[in-house]
Amino acid sequence: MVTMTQVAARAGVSQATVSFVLGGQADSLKISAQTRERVLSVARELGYQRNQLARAMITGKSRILGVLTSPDAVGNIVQILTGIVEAGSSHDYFVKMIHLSYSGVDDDTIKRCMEWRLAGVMALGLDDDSYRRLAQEFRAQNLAMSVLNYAPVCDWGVRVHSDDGQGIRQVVSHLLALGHRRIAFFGGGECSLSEWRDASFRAALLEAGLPVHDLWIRQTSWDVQEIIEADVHTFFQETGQDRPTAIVCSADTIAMIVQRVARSLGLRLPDELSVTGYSNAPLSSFSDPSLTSVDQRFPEIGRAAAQHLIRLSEEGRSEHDNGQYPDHLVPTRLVVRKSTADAPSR
Amino acid sequence: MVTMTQVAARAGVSQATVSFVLGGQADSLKISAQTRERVLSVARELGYQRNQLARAMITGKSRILGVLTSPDAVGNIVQILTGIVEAGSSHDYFVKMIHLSYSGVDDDTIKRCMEWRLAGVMALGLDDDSYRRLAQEFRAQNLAMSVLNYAPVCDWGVRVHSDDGQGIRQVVSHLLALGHRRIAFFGGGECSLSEWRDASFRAALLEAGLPVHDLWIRQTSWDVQEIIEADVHTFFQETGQDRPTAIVCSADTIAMIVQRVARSLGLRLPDELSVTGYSNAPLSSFSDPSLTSVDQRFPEIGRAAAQHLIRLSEEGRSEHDNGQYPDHLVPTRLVVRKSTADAPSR
DNA sequence: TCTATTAACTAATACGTATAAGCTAATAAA
DNA sequence: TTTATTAGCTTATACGTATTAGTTAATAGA
Repeated sequence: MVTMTQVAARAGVSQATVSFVLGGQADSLKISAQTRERVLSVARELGYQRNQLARAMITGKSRILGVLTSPDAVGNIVQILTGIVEAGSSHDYFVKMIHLSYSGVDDDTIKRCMEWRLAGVMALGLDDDSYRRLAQEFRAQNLAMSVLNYAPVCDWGVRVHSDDGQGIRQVVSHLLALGHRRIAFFGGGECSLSEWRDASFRAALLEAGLPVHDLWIRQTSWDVQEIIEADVHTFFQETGQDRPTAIVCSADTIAMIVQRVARSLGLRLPDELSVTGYSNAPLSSFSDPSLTSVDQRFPEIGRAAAQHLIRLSEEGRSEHDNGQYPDHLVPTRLVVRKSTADAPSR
Repeated sequence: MVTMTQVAARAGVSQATVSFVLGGQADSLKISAQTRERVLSVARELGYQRNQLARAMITGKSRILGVLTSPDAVGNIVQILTGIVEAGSSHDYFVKMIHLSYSGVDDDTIKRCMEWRLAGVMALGLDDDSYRRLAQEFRAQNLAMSVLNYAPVCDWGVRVHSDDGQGIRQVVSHLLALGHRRIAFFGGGECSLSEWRDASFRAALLEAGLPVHDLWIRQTSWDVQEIIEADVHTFFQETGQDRPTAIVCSADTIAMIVQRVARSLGLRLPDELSVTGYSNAPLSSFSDPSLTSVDQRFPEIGRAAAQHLIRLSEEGRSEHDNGQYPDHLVPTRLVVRKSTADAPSR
């Protein structure tokens, strides 16, 4: 590999001059246009490529962002990653993947973050204990962190997530506009994210002046088909003919199964039952009928998280800064497909 | 951050001694158990963490693997990544993400690979031109490369992909065992991957002594719903009552739509028509009925690709080595679900 | 007892870059 | 003319580690 010293020798200048021309902030010292041109042309001729490892060492800034995630977080991670990598590389940062063993964050995980002197770490799809551990370790090391998706337990860094309150409200408004007044809700199970969406759903109904039936607000599983299927069957049995005309689901997976069960019970979709998903997963458009869903704008979430880290790592922290910043809420976007239709006339 | 020099001062030894204890191959020089213990305990006490940037610079080995992929390659990339990261981190390597602009591989992409002195690069989901460009550049720079999924156009490095010949044969065997003799095929469009699966399908029929109807071997799109839907409709129209009892699809997306169209035409699934997918995408188990599919073992593909790179970067290349190695075929695994059933008795 | 060997360390150097400090020649200010 | 300033460089040093080539003291061999 060609070094600056080799370029310097060839161009008849010192290594320092080459560094000023090719290196970072070229404005720190003045180099004549003539010399600059000569250096640049020699560099091109020899195929010089900057050595980022050496740069990182000397400056003490690695320009590496870590992405810490579990093997479970399969769903939306690609879209998030796209945003992260895009934002990172446009600032000349790059992205290191740190997957986890299924056991969560352990000493080894921390080690892998520290040894490369990361500029910051993004975490997503972890369990609460892992988030707590990360927050504690990174606070001690003063390592910038951003947390994607909903993890209220994490008290260090910037939390970036989609505005699910808004998302649920968008769904409910859409259904109201279609004339629905009998709307049920299926959440994904006991976790803070479910609680938030659940509460937002209740609030949206109240805002619209509709009654809130506890029986029509259910929790099931995020993705275990058998559980969802059983819960949905139970729901339809218990409601009998006194059925909602629309069901808001907290995940596309749930919505797909609601559709499947409803069809197996002889309901015509979407005429007799409107169903909405959440997250706008790739499979949502493959459902039958294709799912109206809420796009959480994952690339934007990734981009925002990366930008926060880059800003923090470049600005540094002020002394009155406790390392905990206001949540960054990314607006959601309703995607209307064919699973929602006018409410049936009674 | 604590350095070796600080540890050395505290432990009353030289920095070199600390390096021998904490650094790489501790067997290159003998350190007494007593000194080793003291150094280790001081390191622990001070919270020393190795500086991988400095190590990489001094050794000239970055221990960084690049993953080069396009924003299109969304489908299976997470599973592949899981395998890559797992194999990488178990050898103390780490994984850098390099997403692409939609325009494919350009100078900037190459720069990002070279500037970090990558130990090797894995590429997947790119177009043929990008593969060619990469092969050419990396051959010139002698940078190890492995190519995931099917990219016969790439003549540098190791190509790792699933054994789709085997996969298709597994599907056909499964259908034959269920009594099917009238089997059709839907490929994903004009590309080398489709050609391979297509040829494998024909070969499997011939092996079984069945006739090959060209009319029953179709190409459609990998993922554009409208196109697939239209093509499938056309197919059923053209075949009329003289219909196959089973359809082998080259993708889960295609299979899902075949199911949807078949159901809309009044066919009972799987009794009147068996359908198989390919890739075992997450959505395949959500189809109705859930799809029999071929698991391509993506994590294994990622793992193998990473291991090849690590081996190449540690062993170096011999002089009689042209940088092109035999393809690494990962065995597939048939996943039987509910979309396939006994052939209907005529 | 004297030399050869070895165990257990230290000193010194290098890796490729960034950057502060120094230097020279040319220009500007007086 | 003398001095101050500046443009445009070079020299020197540092970053944190790996590694080679010593160095010392202890042990073994004769």
